Amino acid sequence: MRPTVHDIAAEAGVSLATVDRVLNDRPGVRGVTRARVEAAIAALGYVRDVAAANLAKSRVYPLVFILPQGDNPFMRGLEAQVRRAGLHSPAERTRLSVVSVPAFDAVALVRAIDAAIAEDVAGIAAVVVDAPEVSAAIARAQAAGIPFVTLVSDLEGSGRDHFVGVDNIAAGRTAGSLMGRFLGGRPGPVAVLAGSMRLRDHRERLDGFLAAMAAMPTARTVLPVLEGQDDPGQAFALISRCLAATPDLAGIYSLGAGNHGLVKALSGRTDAGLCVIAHELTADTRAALETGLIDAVLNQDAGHEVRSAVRVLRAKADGLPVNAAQERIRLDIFIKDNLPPAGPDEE
Amino acid sequence: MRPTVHDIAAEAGVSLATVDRVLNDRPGVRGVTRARVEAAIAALGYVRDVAAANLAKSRVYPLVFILPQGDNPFMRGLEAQVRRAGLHSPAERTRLSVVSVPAFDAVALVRAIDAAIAEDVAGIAAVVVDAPEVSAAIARAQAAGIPFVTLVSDLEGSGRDHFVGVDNIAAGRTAGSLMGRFLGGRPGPVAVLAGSMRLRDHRERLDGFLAAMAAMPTARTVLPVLEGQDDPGQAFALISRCLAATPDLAGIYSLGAGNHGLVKALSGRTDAGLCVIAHELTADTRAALETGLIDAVLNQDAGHEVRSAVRVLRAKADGLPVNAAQERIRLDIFIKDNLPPAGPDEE
DNA sequence: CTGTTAGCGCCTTCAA
DNA sequence: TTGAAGGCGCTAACAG
Repeated sequence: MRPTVHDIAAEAGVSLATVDRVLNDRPGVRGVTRARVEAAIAALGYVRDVAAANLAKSRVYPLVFILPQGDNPFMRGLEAQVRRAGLHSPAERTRLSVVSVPAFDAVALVRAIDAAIAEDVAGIAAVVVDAPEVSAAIARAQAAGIPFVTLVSDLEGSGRDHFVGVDNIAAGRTAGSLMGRFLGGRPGPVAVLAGSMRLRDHRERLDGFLAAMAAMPTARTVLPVLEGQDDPGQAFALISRCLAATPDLAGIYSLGAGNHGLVKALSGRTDAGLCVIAHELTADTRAALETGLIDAVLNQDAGHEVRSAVRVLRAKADGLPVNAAQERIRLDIFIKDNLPPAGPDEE
Repeated sequence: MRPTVHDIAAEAGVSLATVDRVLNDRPGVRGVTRARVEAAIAALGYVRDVAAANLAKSRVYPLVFILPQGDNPFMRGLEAQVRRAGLHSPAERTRLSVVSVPAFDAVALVRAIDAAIAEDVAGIAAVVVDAPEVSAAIARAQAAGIPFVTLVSDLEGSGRDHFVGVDNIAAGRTAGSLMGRFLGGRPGPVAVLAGSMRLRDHRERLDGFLAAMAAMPTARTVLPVLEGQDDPGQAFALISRCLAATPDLAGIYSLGAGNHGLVKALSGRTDAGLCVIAHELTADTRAALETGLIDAVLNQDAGHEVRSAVRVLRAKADGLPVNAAQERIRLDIFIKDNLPPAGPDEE
């Protein structure tokens, strides 16, 4: 049987309350006593039963997810995953809530962060845009003792506690590498469709992609980046125009959330030679993968990200360490053949 | 606050014990009473606090993993993951143990299963070979009320409760599809290195691969399967001979655990045109991916598999349903660029 | 058939 | 600075 607080109390010759004070290092214990208890803990190899501890404190952790609103399917999937995790959350004594803010809007984002701080939540997870006032808001959360994790797109200098998302530079490299191999010797330039260069993740993917393309045995032109603001209409227009203007186009890398417009622009075509790689598995990209319109999809699993964010925030709130290796989010590569069955929250 | 057993007892006008009996549907409750309690449960929207329940019963679940012994790196990685999971297992009130049996040995496997049944463990997870006596042993476990899950390679007709592993037909298809695209128009036949056609997973991968190759726009010869018994020496010999005999070889699909020999046979070569796809991310395949000797690795995450097996066995032991969607093991595709940092248990 | 009572391992008042 | 006692939500003896 595993040792319990009783065993430690007996071993150290103190009461349960004292053991508890030492375990949660709370004040009010003499140095000597503390040392004695710590010795007992070490001697018996005690490890606290977290479930019992949670039961006893019956504390709940209100966590806030701040996500961009709009019709970005990946973000809607992320929100669905938060809601889904919220159903199971009472078991882990967390209460999840979602706050939606206009996309690309630093001011609104800052307002949402400050509101969460004012509510004194136990942790904040947010998809942030890269702006100095956002970093300042994150610093305020830190100052208030509220753990903060960035989701999907990072903001390194901000002092956030943790980043939950993929390595976007590696994602871009992966896309470039796959595109290069799929194209082989086929000539022609490739186009890149992004949302906005103001998003750190989009910039990073582009950097990785360009690096990988440059490292390919055959040199290939990459056309100037098309920025569609992750808007279906704009993406459709940009891609349509590009296709018309570039008859020998060999490939398209869609690194943002403009896939609805992309697929629409592509769907009229019959040219099987065009290599298309996109990000995020959504209803659009899944269907396009199945019909062969898209060749590969790079994905970050929204469900994993949400669960990881919750675990990290809880750990930070309790002052526990996080296992970085376990919390690393992998970059999935999907082709037609390894597509998982559609989940309920995929849009 | 969430309703508790007390609330239900009050609402239904019965005692805690009766509520407990209904909840765990144990006998000794009159139909009417039961109905009244059930009504209260429904009315209050009660959901049981599993952590508290486990705490109260202080039951532990001894689970046995039966794995093939030998130097198969994937199996050793799997074993390491079981041991690692065993460290955290007291928290989930499980106790994990590993039993090693000679690979490809149905008799030894059956003996191990029967031993576990005799010990009255709470669940068995095993990497099984495809043989009628194995199915019979699984049936005995079932008869003894012991949940049984197959790991990595399935045995569908056996009545096992669950399969933890990837869809191996889809894995083969994925390999074929990638190989076809990577090769493009490059001519030449491809070779297949397997462990043994007696392993269901190897047969399934081969089937999928052949189907995908057949569906490619350009027809390509697939040489007769090389069976290396997952032995480094045999694999080395088979691949060396094949390379020598087939100067125009375009690709190799290694669908078993012969990668050490494969890499060794490949390492002398300088022909960059050969496309190599292998299974399972190990020290060998990781290094070969990094140096470019291997182009892609298909992987099933051993850590996920172990954790899934534990969850499923626990659920079955408690008579709870399993969420099939959550327990689905994904097929990972790794290329040089999306390789995750090496974990401690990878061999 | 049903209820009472005493824990599971831990935390938290409240006294001393 | 320390300890005693009660309770978190659930289960399991043992009575009735």
